[in-house]
Amino acid sequence: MAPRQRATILHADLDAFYASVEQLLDPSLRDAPIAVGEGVVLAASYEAKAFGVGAGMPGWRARQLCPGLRFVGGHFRQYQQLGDRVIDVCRDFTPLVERISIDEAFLDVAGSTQLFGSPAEIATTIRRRVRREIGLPVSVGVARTKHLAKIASQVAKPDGLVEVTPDRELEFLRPLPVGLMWGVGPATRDRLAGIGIHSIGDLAAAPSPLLQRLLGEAAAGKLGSLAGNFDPRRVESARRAASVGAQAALGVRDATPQLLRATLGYLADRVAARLRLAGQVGRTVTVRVRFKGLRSVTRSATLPVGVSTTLTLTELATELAGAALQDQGESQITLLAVSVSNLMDQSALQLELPLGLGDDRHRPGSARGASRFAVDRSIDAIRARYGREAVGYATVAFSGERRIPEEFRELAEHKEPR
DNA sequence: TCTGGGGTCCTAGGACCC
DNA sequence: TCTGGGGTCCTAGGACCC
Repeated sequence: MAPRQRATILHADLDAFYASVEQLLDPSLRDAPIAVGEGVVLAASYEAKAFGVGAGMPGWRARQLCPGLRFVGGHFRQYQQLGDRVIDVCRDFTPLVERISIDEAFLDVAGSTQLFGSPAEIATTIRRRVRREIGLPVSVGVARTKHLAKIASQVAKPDGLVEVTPDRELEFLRPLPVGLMWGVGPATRDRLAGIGIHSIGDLAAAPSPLLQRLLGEAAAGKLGSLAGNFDPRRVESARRAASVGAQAALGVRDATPQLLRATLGYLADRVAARLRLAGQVGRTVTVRVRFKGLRSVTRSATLPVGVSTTLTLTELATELAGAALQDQGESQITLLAVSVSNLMDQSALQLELPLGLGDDRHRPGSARGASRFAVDRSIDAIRARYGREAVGYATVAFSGERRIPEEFRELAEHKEPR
């Protein structure tokens, strides 16, 4: 495939998004070190980042690093709305907008330059409009591929624009730390550092058999291609999810049958409702159990037909959790997760299955499966009118204290505007 | 006083089929 | 007289991303 010759891919990335929104909503927070979140930092302002505070950090650690840090509440609805508005601005310049999270998107402006000027000019206009019309800082990278544009936007932060023209690609990349590359996280970075590879230039110079041994075939291939010939992944405006899941951190709790049933019921309810909303079912159910020390185990099962009813998913998840807990020698757990994959469109004839694992009851179209599905549809309809708290299975009421508001879960569920 | 919730992709081994 | 190779699906774990 011939490489793209022009740098027409933009990566637009809102700076410290949640924190910037909070500073926009409350001017007294501007220029102040703030963190969004409570037990854990969801986002930190640049003023807080200067102290080393970062997303994912435990709250107590953040306070340690930055004594003046202010924790502020999450205006989750506003995050969604403002994020949507920024994407709308992007869509004014091209229909080829691939939103990859609430606060960032790729654009392909190859077909827009007649109308709106060069890619860099388009990037400048987008940045200006987002600042003026919405009030938020956004950084933009411009390059020939998505991967490069993304690196460029990271280099552009905060509140900047970086264009990498095709003739300057290698020169641009060489001095940058390997950690800026997609797919290089802490583990890979440490492994590379262990053999003296720190910059992308170091990586490009390393013999590929060495990288393959160290990182595996796929990772080595991907990283190698970045430094040499580029993989021009298309900007895709819509992609379907491959799995749907939910999790709940519990603190340290005894894994009692009551806790398992209540928590898994709550999680299964969230997951199954989203599947039904999307008109999908999934054949593979996975449960994850986490213990103290962040160690976790998973158990999964693949069924002959897909699931999307709350009760069936709850039963399966409970069985799988039991299997995961067996032989672990742990009575205390810190997190439960339920996920459904192997998704497919629901066809009316493929109603599931009241079942247990390993028994022979998973026949499509069974009467119990159909009635469960009907019950769920009624619940869905009531919730659509009166809100999700209006009705639910009695055992599904989540017993744990909810440390994370519903709104945050909903925010994380979808990236498309609603 | 060990950390949230939503995802994707890769690897390795085993079962099974031809 | 137990032997080759390739493909697909499944499971469990891990790394990574926002």
